[in-house]
Amino acid sequence: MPGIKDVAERAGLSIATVSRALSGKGNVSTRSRERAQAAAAELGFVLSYHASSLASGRNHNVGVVVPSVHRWFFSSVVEGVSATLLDAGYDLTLYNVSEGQERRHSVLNDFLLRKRVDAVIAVSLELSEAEIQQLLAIHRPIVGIGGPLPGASTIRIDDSGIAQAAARHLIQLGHSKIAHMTGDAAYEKDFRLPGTRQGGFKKAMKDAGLAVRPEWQVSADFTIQGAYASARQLLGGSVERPTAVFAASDEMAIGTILAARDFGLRVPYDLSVIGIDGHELGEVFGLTTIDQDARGQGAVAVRRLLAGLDGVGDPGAADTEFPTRFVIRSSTAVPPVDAVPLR
Amino acid sequence: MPGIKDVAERAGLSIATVSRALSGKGNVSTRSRERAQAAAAELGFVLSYHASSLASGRNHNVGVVVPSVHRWFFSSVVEGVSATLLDAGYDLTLYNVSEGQERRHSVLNDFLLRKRVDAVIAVSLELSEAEIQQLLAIHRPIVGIGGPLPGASTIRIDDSGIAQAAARHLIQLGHSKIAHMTGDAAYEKDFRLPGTRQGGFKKAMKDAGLAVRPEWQVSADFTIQGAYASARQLLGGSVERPTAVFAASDEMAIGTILAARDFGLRVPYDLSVIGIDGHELGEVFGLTTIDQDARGQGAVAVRRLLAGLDGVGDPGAADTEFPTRFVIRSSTAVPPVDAVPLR
DNA sequence: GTGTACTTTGGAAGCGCTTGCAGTTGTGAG
DNA sequence: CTCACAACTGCAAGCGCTTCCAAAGTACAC
Repeated sequence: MPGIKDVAERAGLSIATVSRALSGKGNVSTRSRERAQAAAAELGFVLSYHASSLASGRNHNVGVVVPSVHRWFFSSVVEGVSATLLDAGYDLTLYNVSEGQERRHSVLNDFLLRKRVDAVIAVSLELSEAEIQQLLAIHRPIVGIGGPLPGASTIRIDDSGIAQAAARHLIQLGHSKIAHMTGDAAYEKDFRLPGTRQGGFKKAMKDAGLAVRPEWQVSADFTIQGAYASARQLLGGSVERPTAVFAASDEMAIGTILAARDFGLRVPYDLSVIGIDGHELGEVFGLTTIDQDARGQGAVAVRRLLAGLDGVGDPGAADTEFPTRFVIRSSTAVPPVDAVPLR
Repeated sequence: MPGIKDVAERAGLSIATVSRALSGKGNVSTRSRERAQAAAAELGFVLSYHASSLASGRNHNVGVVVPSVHRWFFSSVVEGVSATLLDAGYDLTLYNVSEGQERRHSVLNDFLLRKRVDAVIAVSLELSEAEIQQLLAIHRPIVGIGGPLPGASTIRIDDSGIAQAAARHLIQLGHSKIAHMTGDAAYEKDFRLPGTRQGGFKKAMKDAGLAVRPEWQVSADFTIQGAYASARQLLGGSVERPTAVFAASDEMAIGTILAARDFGLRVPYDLSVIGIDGHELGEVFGLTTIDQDARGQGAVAVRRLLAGLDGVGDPGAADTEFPTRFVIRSSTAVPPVDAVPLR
């Protein structure tokens, strides 16, 4: 396995010059640079990542912690993060911490802290202030997406605001019997958003003078299949049926639409459904939604991080609100004229 | 930032002993170990990853190259890989190379080769023999999942066999007008599976003496929405309608079911649909499928790799066939008695 | 020719660990 | 009590680069 020394010998240069030539830093004459590169190519030599990192103190590697790459939002964010990072010449170390708290804990300690990443992006993960301070103490900038990170920089959407907007959309169409499908308690643990969106929903309802009926507050695990099951309860159960459902995510909205179809309900004539996300499948279902461009959020998070790593970077606790886009399709309409329960 | 030296001083031990105590290798008295650990904890010290790697020559890091973590199969594999790797104390460096060839190329050269990973797992990526040899030349074991990697170790399912099984299932139910939805040409580039599955389908049809009608061979991009569009053409177009559709993936099967519903076709009474994958959503749609346990494949790939890194490991080109499971649900049934076209 | 200001180079000192080797201590057998 | 042997421990030599520093070369104006 060739080392930089071999390249230097072959190129008739010193190790120092070869290093500068290959890394592109410092002044090297064109002639030397070419020689060094040629020699490196001939030997099939590439700089050792670890040696470079150790000597320079830079890693070019950022850690990304997500609850599960299998979920729409997280994998979208990871794609955005990955593309931006790759472009910048950074590696992405993925920590998929689905297994719960103790795993998450060990990840933080054994991995992130080992100076192996320059920064960390935490997606929808609620780190304690102590954990954040620990990271910041060793100069590891950290930016959070979609989760509250006290003391750290975060990028997030206006969950309460868009929930209100979604609810208002239904209200303005004339709906008053509006159900809300929120996230599960299991999810809430690390992920406060369900509550925030629910809060926005309630506020909009209250502002419009509408009642929030407890039997129309259902929850699911943010998946299509989970929402489908919940929606079957809601729409097929013995309670009066709402004329509209606001689901806290597109996947849950889709689950709701599928359940509605099962009961012969036509969306939007018998039931309006609105979601939040901008899921690719939204189009197939004609889903009205609020697009939050998860990929874009990932990209922005990276740029923020990189700016902090290269330049002077902001002190840390900047909180950026990412813009969203209301997408009106065909799953929402005015309520049926005789909004009476089927049975 | 404390170094091992500080820990050594504080613990009243030598650097060497602290290193051994903290890494768990070599003989250290219980007393020394405890002291070292205590001192490290007090100082908030953790070993530097890069320094350890450089000095020991081991990375404890494997690179995972996938076309897109946003897709069901890949994110499933990544989850399996991630969990297994984390358990073994390895980091996972993710290369999401969705952007195409040139990106993939630079990833291989600039990242993977820089000695920063101990091994590579390539998911559904077709590396050239030269690329593989390059990797193997620097002692980077490589295992492929779902893609042909000449000269490397691979784990895969019997695509042709399960396609035949799926088709036979329909045939045995009495279907003869069977359509096949295969993967797109765009996908085929790095991912030979569509062709293999299509081959299996054709073989089963031929074996049963049934005609493979070109107008019933459609393709999509492996997504629900893509398949939905294709299926609308197939089912709503002017050609005679098949009584069953075998889709090369569950997502495409689901897209087909959605399209069928649009046309008022009842699955399975008017149309049988079968997929391949074991997608979570399969249950909601009652989809008959062949479960390939993608997570499991990821886990097996890691174990294979780790065995090769720790122990002596097999020479390389072992090809493991991963078992699949036929899951019969409610999307397949006998064909309608009067299988005449609707129009 | 001389001086000034760069640009280019190489020497060598680390970066923060791991580990071979040799020395020290402890233990049970003879 | 002595000796062989094992269990520890510390020293110091790297691992393969980056980069500070000083030396050397270049260019141009005076």
